[in-house]
Amino acid sequence: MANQAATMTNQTATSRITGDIRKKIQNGELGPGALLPSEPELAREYAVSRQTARTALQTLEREGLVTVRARRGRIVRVPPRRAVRSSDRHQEEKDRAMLPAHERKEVGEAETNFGMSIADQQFAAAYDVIIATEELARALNVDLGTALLRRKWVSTDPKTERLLSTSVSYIPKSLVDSNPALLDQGNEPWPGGTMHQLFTVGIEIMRIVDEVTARMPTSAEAQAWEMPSGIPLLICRRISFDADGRTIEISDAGYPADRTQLRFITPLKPWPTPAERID
Amino acid sequence: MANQAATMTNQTATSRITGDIRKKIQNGELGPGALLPSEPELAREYAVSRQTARTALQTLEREGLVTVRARRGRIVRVPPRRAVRSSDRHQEEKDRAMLPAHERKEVGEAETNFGMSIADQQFAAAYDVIIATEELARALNVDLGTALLRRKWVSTDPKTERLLSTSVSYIPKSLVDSNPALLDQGNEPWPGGTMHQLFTVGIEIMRIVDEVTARMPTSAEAQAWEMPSGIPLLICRRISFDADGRTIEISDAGYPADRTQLRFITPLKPWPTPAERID
DNA sequence: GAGTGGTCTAGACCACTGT
DNA sequence: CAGTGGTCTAGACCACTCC
Repeated sequence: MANQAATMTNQTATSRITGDIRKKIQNGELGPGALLPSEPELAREYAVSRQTARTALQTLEREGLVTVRARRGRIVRVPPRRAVRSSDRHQEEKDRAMLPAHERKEVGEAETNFGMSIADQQFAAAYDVIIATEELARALNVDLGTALLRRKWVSTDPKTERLLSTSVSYIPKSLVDSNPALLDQGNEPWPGGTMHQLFTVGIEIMRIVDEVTARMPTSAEAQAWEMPSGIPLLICRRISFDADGRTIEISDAGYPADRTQLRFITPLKPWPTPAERID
Repeated sequence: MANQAATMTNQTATSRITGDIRKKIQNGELGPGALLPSEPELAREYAVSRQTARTALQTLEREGLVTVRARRGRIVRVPPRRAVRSSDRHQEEKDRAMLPAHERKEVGEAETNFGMSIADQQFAAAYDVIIATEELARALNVDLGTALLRRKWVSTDPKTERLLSTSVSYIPKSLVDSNPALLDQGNEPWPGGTMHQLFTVGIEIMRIVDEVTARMPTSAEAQAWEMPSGIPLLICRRISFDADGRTIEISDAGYPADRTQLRFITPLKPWPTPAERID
């Protein structure tokens, strides 16, 4: 029997199949949404076992090129639009905190959460108080075991019922203790957001640092997010500092990378004019 | 014969195996670097076929928890340190462009490329001129078919011989035509970087926008980067604007997410003092 | 009911690693 | 050399979708 390995080319059967299909996707012969050959079909076409054809198709799934619709077939992935989450919102949220209450409410309903309209989201919040772990203590620059207010948010797209974002925020409890209203998750959504909450306890955020990386979701996360395989999770930690450089809050969020684009804007100081220059 | 599917639990054999191992990794029973059971070993232990054990292990690879060392076994992944690439460098690079030539050179050798020391990198550059595709024309706000200077860089860690970053930059050729030296890749590395190159043709970058997302690498990319499976690629597009809001350059880069952390700093304007406030 | 992917089995040969 | 992962085969039953 013709067993494994190469015949005329140097590649494996699997990589020949993935290569062929990848090419067809890239040159448009298989456009977004196009139905791919089924597993048995591919197996016949390339004279390989179904398992081999399947492996090839799964490779394309892991690359994010192909989506499987269980028991219906595989299609070329239609990349969803990426929602932009811009660092502009940091300043906008801060500005909003100074508006009178009714305006805070209005604006907050139109625009919130790092650039997504609240009309397109359903929020759920849960507060509790925890003890700082080593990692959190280091990140917040507090002692191990310090009491932290932990706030978890989940936002959902009401149309698709899909998760849009989850985030967890940590604030040293001592910073917000003076206003008990801040400890009550029943007050969510707080008009004016976190910046206004902090304002009520005399804290002004002066600098925000966003730390971004990515990783693959666990199977549980992939399921919760309804992420097709082959889509990473963007991992963002936002760290908020006050004027003294004190760490006030850290917030960890995850976003499916196929639906999210992060945007960061860095204004640069002008060059000195020739007269000012020293060289 | 005991065939597929559940026996007493509701899960598949595969998910039972991945679940068990995942738990052991998370609670530290299997620490970083620990050798996992081999495929035949797992198959015996769970009384499944080797293929099933294999599938389970590959699931963990895709989650980035486990690394396979071909023909030697699988180990719990040792997460590499993430190199920080900070948006601070944007301003620093701009400042450097104004230094006298010898200082530009020195500083450029110590610090370059978004926060990595040049001592730890080997660079290769390739320039050519291309015609703007639709996507590039839109991004650069120029007409379709405009001539663009394309510059590709590859940086390599000389110790490990592994890729550190690849990037491609596009500049409308008309903007840099007045200095032919800028069209010659032989002048790389240019002391003072792109900011200084642009300075020689009278262009000052005033704002940089970084757009970040992530995707899985293609198999070719994974091979080139020597990325273990289960590691996404951070995709960054940097867009540089001058004082008139004109798009000067776009630069696309990819970084392996397990070795990279992006950091963006957003200073916030202070709240108006009570006297300045209008409410 | 035909077709699809989801899961699984029980073999096989190979190239390579370690001792 | 025995052991490992890499690849592949030729079956199988299942749950589900689509017509």
